[in-house]
Amino acid sequence: MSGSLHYKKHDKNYVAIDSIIFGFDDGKLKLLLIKRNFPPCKGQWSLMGGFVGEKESLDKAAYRILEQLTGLKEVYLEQLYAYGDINRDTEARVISVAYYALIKIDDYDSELGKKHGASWFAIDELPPLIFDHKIMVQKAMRRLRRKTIIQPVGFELLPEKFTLPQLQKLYEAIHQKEMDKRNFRKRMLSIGVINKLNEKDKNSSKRGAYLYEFDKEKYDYLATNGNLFDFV
Amino acid sequence: MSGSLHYKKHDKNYVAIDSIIFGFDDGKLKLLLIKRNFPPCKGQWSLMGGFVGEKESLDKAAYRILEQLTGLKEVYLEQLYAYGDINRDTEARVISVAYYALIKIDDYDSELGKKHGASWFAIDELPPLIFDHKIMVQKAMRRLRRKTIIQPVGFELLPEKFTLPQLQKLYEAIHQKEMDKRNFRKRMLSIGVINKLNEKDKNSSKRGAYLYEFDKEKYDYLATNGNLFDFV
DNA sequence: TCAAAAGTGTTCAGCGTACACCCATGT
DNA sequence: ACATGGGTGTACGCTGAACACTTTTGA
Repeated sequence: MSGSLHYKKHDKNYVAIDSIIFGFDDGKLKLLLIKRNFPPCKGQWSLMGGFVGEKESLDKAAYRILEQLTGLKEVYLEQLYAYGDINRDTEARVISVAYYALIKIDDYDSELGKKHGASWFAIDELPPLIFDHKIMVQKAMRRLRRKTIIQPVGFELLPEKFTLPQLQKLYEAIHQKEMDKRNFRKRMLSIGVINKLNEKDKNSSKRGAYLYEFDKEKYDYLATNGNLFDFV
Repeated sequence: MSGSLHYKKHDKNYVAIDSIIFGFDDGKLKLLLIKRNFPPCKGQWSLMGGFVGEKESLDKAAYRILEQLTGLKEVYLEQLYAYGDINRDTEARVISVAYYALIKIDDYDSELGKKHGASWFAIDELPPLIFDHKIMVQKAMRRLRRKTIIQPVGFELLPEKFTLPQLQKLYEAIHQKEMDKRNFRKRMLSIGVINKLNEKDKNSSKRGAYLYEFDKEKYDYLATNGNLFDFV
């Protein structure tokens, strides 16, 4: 197993996972970071990470690490990129496979987070990060932007029920630009994967805004049978 | 080094590179495959691959492996995805980072290729491949398709001088559908990154087709200063 | 009554798509 | 002269972008 017959002469390397964990709260796109409590760079801010075991797939490891920090299992998680520069980790040669996760910030287990020294940071107010983590974050942002153009992943970041102004704020945060209210609504509604509910959310206005929910069935139908996103 | 002070307790893994090498010839999109001459799966068709050394970055390893097989150094090479299922390799636990390369098939060193038992296969006539290599190829195809929509990487697959009918055949091969000649030319010329030359290529018709060349300066200018591809 | 956010339509320009004929040349 | 591939222009529909006013309601 560990010593393979034919591969024996080749090197082995440490392989780690680093997770860019996105959340959306208070109208802002945020990242969950931890204060490292082990060397090297102890005490500095870092992405949540961990090593890949010999009997663990990359995806499994990514889910494990995410769950350790957030308590969440069923979240959107996607591989981003493998970082393999020789000196990217100051301690040893570590190849890191970065993943990014989209979580509903309300579901997040803040007790677990505290235990790991985790905090949420607005995406445009990040502290300095160790190693190449900033580069990972930048790539994750680009990926998320592209992704939201062609697939409605944004819903992963909102509660089950959300308002259109909320959704718009999310998109504005992701794309870092303001959008026209009318065009935004038209576009979102025309896609046909959100349903209007008969409830209003009055948290952010006196008048209240209608709540909507994501319709996974309609989405799946369109995604497979569909003229939708046919170039992905 | 190898035994890190703080990471010692963690597992190490074999890390390999597998390369999907695209070429374009005879109006067809092709892949360069090798017949494995070592176990496991000796004698079966496979992507070109190799192990990542302890003192070698992922990109370096990818370039090294590509050069071993093709003799080419300056080619378009991009990381595709990291494959980490526990049993993807039948011999041992190997994490593979897949890269895809676009090469000008004329530049390819066929002697080197022969030495490795390499052959070109049309993309729609591939033999069975070992491990998860077929999945890698499929992902590479999707990536290439998406890429050519938003960036003119197609030129990497053609000789320095090429004709518009050639370019169109390439795009048709990549997207696996026929395109309208007039629309295709209009689109390509309107982008403004190819220059018409005063030469004709008479290889494929009596009348001859004008040769064009890719204009890297114009492309770089548009890519940076540009309203071009602003969502990438 | 007023401040603050929610909600609603129309117009225009640009882009992708459909579509058919003439041109140049070697055999 | 003819067969073969190269080259050209127009019309239409869709989509994204710009743009301003009314509605509701709690304080």
